Amino acid sequence: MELRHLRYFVTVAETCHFGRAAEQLHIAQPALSHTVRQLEDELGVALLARTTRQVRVTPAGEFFLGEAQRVLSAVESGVRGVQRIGEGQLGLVRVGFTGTAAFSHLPHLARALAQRVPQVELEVHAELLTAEQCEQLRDGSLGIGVLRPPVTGDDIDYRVIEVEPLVLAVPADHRLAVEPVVATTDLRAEPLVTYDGRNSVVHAAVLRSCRDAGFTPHQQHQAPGTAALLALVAGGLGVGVVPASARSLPLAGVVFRDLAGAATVELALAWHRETSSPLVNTVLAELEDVFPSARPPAEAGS
Amino acid sequence: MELRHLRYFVTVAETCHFGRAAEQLHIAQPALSHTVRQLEDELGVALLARTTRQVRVTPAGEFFLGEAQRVLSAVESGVRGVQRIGEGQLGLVRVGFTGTAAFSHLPHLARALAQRVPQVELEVHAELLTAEQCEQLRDGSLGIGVLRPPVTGDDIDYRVIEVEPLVLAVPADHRLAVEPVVATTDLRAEPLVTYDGRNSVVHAAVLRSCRDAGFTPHQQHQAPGTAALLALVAGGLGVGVVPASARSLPLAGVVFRDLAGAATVELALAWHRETSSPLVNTVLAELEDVFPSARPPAEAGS
DNA sequence: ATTCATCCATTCCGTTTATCAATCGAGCGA
DNA sequence: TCGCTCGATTGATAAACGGAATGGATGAAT
Repeated sequence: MELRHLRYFVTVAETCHFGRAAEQLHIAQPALSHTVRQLEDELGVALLARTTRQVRVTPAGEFFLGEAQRVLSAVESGVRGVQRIGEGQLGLVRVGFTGTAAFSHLPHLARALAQRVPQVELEVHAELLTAEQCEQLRDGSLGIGVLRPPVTGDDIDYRVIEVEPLVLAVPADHRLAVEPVVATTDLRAEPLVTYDGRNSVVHAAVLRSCRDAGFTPHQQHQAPGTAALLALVAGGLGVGVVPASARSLPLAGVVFRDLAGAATVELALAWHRETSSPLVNTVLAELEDVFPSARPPAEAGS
Repeated sequence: MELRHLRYFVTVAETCHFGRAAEQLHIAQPALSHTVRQLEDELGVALLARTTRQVRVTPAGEFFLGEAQRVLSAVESGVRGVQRIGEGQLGLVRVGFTGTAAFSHLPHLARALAQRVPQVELEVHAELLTAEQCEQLRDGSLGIGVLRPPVTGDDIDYRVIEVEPLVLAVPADHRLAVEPVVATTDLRAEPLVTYDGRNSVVHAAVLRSCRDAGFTPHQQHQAPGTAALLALVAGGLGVGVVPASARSLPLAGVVFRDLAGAATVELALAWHRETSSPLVNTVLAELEDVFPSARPPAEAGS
């Protein structure tokens, strides 16, 4: 049995007329008669009761008509679906986020995509370091990464969407909390809450800032992420240096201050260079509008 | 696109191996490659990512695999369904019942069929006179009739399943209610509640019984059916002569008494002689056991 | 590094079969 | 009774499906 049999039978059953059905199907009537007969032979059931004058649909035919129509429309919708996937209009894309980016950028990103490509589902993976995201972009478990350059390896393409300065997070009752602007050198004597990640780009930028300011920070406490880091700051265990986007994470007892002379960190969209997924390409194309490229980073220190 | 394309693709996608899939399908590998390629060309979407060493299923292919599997199993279940209909194991059969038979015989009939052919649905049409049922058996709006012979026309076959005497229904406070047995002649002076149907076989039997007993009944009130007739009897408007099966309709204020010398009426299963419906045939075959043929009626009076 | 084995794609050819044109035969209506 | 309509039948044609042989690429093994 082939779909042809179903298509032919459905047309005949709907018109109750071999001649007109053949016309609709753009085939000759004998071919239609033959094919429908073939279907009935294979099923072993009479679907149509033919007299030489008219055609009726048997109860079995009535049932099979419904089934065949369902099958045909399932095929049709399946074809449409797979074509939409082929065009990248439908499907699931896994997006990885570094540290605070999930809080600062995910809302805008999700809302924009929901509006532009509503049939695209997002699966968010948060708190992923750059290296982890690169690896997952390579093995396909991520389609798009929101990470902090630089990336390792040349098979990952990326586009910087934001250059953000590091800012200071201090307990609300801290002496620096009332200063309008704080200089990096002011942190020389402060106990610093830092990230515990060895591969954290932000962590490296923090250390570089201190080194540029001429001191090595006291890293008394370490946190596995920005949220935890801010919690430790709120607890008065020290001050923190975090990307400006951490301001999206207001936490009682923590205030942010601009940090003069601090390094900047970049945020970028990243993807595998040979992305075979049209879905990822579509989403990336949409995100060109949503997150325009930021100016190439002003290299502060090498 | 044909089911063949779906079958081939599903097998390849499930095995991720053209060679083994071809083996499973009992075709050569080149034919399989060609057909799957043809499917992809028609869809305009790559379903499989082939290297010369291995085959992977693309996300689009993953989706289409599911759709194709659903389509194929829908076809399979459709085929099974239509074949069961062809065998008369599945479907809807419309059964007509005369007067009280719905109450007296339908419970047993429905329960027996639910057990023997559970996939057969019944649609009950009650309170149909013999002539109406014959007509509807002819035009197909009934598959089986439970009626009272004789039937009109020779294209209706029937089988008597019960021969029941007429019995007397009287108000509980009626003088005859206490008699153990009543003779038809005792009704000579009684106002009789009768059926209003001109074509009612029971009505004719009642009149014949009276005539045989030598009197013409006073038909003061008429009811459109046995239930209504008994209600009138309960109201004290007269006595009624009804088939014994009316005893299945206990009604407060009405008692039944055997009626010596009364005629009998038959109850029969009836069907159209050239029933093309295997369902009706199956049900009739099952009903052979459930309702064995009654002895041919002992002709009381001509 | 070279060879071997594996696996999918390509080519070519034969057979199946789907289709068409012409025709037939059965009913129904005039 | 004649003619019309409609589905079935017949015979021919072309498209297709499928098979055997082959090619080409890649990974594994020696």
